[in-house]
Amino acid sequence: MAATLRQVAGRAGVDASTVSRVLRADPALAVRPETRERILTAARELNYRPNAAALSLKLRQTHTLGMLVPDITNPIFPGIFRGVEATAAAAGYRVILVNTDEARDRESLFVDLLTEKRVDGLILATALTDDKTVAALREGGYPFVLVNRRMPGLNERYVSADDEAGARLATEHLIRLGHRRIAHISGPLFTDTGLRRLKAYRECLHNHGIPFESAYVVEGDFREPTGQAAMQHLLELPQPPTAVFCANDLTAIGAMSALRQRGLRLPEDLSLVGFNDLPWTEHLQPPLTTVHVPLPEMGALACTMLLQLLAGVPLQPVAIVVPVRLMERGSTAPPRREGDGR
Amino acid sequence: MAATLRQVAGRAGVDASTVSRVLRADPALAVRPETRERILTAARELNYRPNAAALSLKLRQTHTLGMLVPDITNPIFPGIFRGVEATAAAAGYRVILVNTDEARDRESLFVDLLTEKRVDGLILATALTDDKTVAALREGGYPFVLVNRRMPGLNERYVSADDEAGARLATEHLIRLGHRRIAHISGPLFTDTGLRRLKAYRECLHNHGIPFESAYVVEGDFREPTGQAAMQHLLELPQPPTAVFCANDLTAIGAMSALRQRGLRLPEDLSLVGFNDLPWTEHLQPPLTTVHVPLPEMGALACTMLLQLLAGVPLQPVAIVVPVRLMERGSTAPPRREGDGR
DNA sequence: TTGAAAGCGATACCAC
DNA sequence: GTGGTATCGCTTTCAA
Repeated sequence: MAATLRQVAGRAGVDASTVSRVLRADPALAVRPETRERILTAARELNYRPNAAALSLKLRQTHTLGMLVPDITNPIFPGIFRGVEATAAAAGYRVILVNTDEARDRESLFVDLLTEKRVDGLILATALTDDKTVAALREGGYPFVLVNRRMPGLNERYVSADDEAGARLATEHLIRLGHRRIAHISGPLFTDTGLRRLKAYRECLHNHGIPFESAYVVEGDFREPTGQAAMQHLLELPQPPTAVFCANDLTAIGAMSALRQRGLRLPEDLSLVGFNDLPWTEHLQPPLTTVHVPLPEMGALACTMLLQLLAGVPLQPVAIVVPVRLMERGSTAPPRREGDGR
Repeated sequence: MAATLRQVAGRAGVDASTVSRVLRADPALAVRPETRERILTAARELNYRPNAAALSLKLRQTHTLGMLVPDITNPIFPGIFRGVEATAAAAGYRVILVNTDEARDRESLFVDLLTEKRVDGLILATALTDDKTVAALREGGYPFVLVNRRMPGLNERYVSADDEAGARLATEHLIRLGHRRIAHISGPLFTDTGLRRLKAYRECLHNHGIPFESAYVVEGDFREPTGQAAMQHLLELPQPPTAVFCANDLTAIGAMSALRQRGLRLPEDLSLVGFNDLPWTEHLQPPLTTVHVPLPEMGALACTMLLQLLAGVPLQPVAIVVPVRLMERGSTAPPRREGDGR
């Protein structure tokens, strides 16, 4: 099955180097048409496919990218991956996907992908606010870009959503509806996205003259169970919030579960906003008000950026912050009139 | 950064072949301890990492697997991938993930992964009932396994859920609750999973003496929008069903949306069962009754099977059908008493 | 217009 | 015990 260049050469009665030229080089090459024809048919007959290893060894590039995600089970990452993979494929690149489970020890493995020259570059969706891997990558001069999560101190090579704007949109929406007791179930505070959304939430409250209540912020981890627990906690507060801004949709789903267990209704008893606009959030009951993030587009942009880096062209935009928008749906409404509830 | 074997050899004052032996071969090798020490430290100091391309070329294996999914955005595939990737990583393998978007033309690309010797084997989650790619793989003698979807005529090399049992569990559950007018929104009928679930549904009705109504079967595509449309269609029937078995959870979510739009309530007005038990289906309102499928485990088993194939050991179990179980939750209940509804 | 030869980075067989 | 050398499959300079 696996025909080599030499075998094709043998069949065509020419040297391997000639075959190489014909098969690869510019079509405007000085080769007798007849020879070219012979080579082409021989290659076809033998079903010739170049050996990737030999190619990489010689050309020093693998045409393979590596992508790291913290948890492929969180639907935002398949969303991003989809965009990455599609643009990579269109450019003749494949992508090795690695799931880190937010574990730092696995991260060093990925630098290996690079040092072993298994991939040409890396797309990281795993960046931590203080990331040794990224630091190593930077000083190693390796090609990489960050997607979704940024990293403090890195002002280029990233594609992320406008987390601040999104959080502001969400919080202001609640304020405009008349809410004053607005809680936030945040993302993990070792992630840039968690931090940014929290910060914008605080600032937004401040700008509207609403005092910040630290009891109204519960740190989550972007997953349902924690969202549920956090919501339970908030409901047990002496003065429970009338609205909650969740750092992502998964958290919001968990929160919805907690509300239901308490027999509370959305949006009558409490308003809820999510973040990401996962494909099925509009099918929830009630449909979730959330911040739309164009995930595949972000993936595509990140991949394009990495490909630029690999091509050696100066980065077009040095970093990209993708705009987001609020999807107003059924999970938010004005607070109940009867004042302080409970 | 990229130190070669030869450079390590130079620093240690030995030949490259000696370095190779020390770094790779059995620890019980005939090498003077002092020499070994010198080599080891030289390698460490230079941060030596073997070049993957050179290794593949020489050893004829890449330690890389390829996995093909039809749509990474459907959460069952990240679920399976998670299991695949974890076991692959544990065995020192990486995995290239390709999203085919159910497009056949992209499939040939993956055979290339193999013929270009870019991967050692393939895991296909994309199999169609009549699949040219799989056929090509078989006659080429390439290492591959199927996961989730099987293929008629292939009685080995697959890991799939027990689709028949699952569909039977779902249908019988509805029958036991007292439903007689039970519809099915199927998967695409060019997939084995779609076909199998439909077949078991029919047989189950038959076994319970319920006549099969072809109007009660609508072909879907495993996605929300189609589930929604299909449900709308079913509700417009002169004699609408009182229960619907959906071929997967995404379809069920779409169906729930359609019900809501009509002002119908679950499970009072209609019972709904899904398939897969995606992580957040229990957080739906009402929580979805569905068939649990252990996705990561299936991925892990498939990967193990492929690794066995690569190791040349005879396949342990030649194929694996993973048991499933019904998760009875809030979306199913006995039909309304008042007879024929509407 | 085409062929010969060197070399990418590693392994493994064969000497010594 | 350790070194030399051929080889994996391909590209690319240099000659002819």
